[in-house]
Amino acid sequence: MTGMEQRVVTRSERKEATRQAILDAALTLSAQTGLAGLSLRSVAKAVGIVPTAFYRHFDSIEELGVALVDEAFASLRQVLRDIRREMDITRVIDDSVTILVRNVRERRAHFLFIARERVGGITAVQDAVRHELGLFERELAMDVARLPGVEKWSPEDLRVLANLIVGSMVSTAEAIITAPPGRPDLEREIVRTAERQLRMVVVGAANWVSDPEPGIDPD
Amino acid sequence: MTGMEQRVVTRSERKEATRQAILDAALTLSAQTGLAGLSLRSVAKAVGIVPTAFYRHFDSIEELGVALVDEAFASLRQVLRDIRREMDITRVIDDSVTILVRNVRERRAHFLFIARERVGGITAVQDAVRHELGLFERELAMDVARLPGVEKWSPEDLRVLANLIVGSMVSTAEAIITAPPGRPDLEREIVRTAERQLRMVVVGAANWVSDPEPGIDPD
DNA sequence: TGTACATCAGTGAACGCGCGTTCACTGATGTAC
DNA sequence: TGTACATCAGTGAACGCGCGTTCACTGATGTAC
Repeated sequence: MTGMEQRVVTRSERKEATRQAILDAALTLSAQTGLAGLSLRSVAKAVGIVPTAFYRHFDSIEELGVALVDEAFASLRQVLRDIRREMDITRVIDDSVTILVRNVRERRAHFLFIARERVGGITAVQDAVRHELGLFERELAMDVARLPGVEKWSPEDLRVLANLIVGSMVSTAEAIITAPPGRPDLEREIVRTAERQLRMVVVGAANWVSDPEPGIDPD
Repeated sequence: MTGMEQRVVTRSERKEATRQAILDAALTLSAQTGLAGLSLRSVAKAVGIVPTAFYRHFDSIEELGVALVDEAFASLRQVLRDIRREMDITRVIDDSVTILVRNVRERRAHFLFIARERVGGITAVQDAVRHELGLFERELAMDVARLPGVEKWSPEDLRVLANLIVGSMVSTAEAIITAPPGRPDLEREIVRTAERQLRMVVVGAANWVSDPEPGIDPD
């Protein structure tokens, strides 16, 4: 043990590193063109390999896209983990929005990728995004079920609420991604809007179930 | 007047017809690939003109895309007009959702185009969609302002509410567009969810302003 | 530990294809007189 | 109404380019003995 031993880099480690470099380059390049506009050759060029070497790692851009979906949703799940950890019931909404915004900033490329490919071109990738968003929604529903006034809701109502919250999160994330950089005022406005919306949704939903507004038919 | 006169078709009428044929073909073809994946040559082929004739009508696919945004938003505005006409205050929500769903079915291609290009590739087109959605949101805010319990809201709250409703409409439209055809059960489920969500939003928002849920800090 | 062979990530040439764009053109429609 | 000229939507050949994919290859790394 001299602290100077040669680190042995195995062939499979090199391969994995190249694979990751391909994923990184694809994520960066697709921010400009979308995944559908991404060419195998441009990815290879960005990575510094010859185009044909791409096939050692993925069969097609489509398969690469599905792998990117997995990677991007790891980022999205981080949001839920962060929210759970800091959970303080009197500040759920503000804290949740803050955490969402921070994650979007830090992993902007992943969020942009999900937002785009959710409705974008390649079917297999779109399906993968929808599938993951569905899982994410169910996970969120379980968390929301613990909020006060929501514990006894029907699974159906919980699902609807979670769907609404995810939708609101998606559009908040889209707003942040879209906002021109270096405009903290715009971003603060987006945060304010998101907080109000979540409050309308959560508080409002609770009131609707237990005490519907007269004049608007609840059924 | 014999009823048999030759209809004189002017040169400019023919040109306009070709232009419309290009728009139609582009809308249809972009349903598969997105606007970014649309080639000038494939559009020309579908219309039955030579590729270079395209330039008599548009400078680029991008310019064609912006024209399609205009056309698509005419469809979206039809939703608001329909809702206004049938406005019955005890059924606003159910009626609105029904009208939205009917319009999405009838003008599926336009709604798909908006949903895609809103987050999709070409910047100029994306900007055009956002701009139109902003106008649409303000229009909706004015309508919503007439609902009972909402008349005296601040403009700020109205904006936030309209934003939330538009977001919910967009995701409902996306859900319908995405749902496999020939599954009325799935579509009914989407409609139910949309109705519940709108109810949570509208009723809940009203309660939040006037009578916030204790335990969840309103400010 | 040394040798002989297998594996396999990356190479480089070559292919046919669809792309956007240029250019000079054609001939029907429109207009001035 | 007839004639002479202008306009202009659509034509067709040609271009250079980047694309995905094939194929036989190289040489460093891994493995069996």
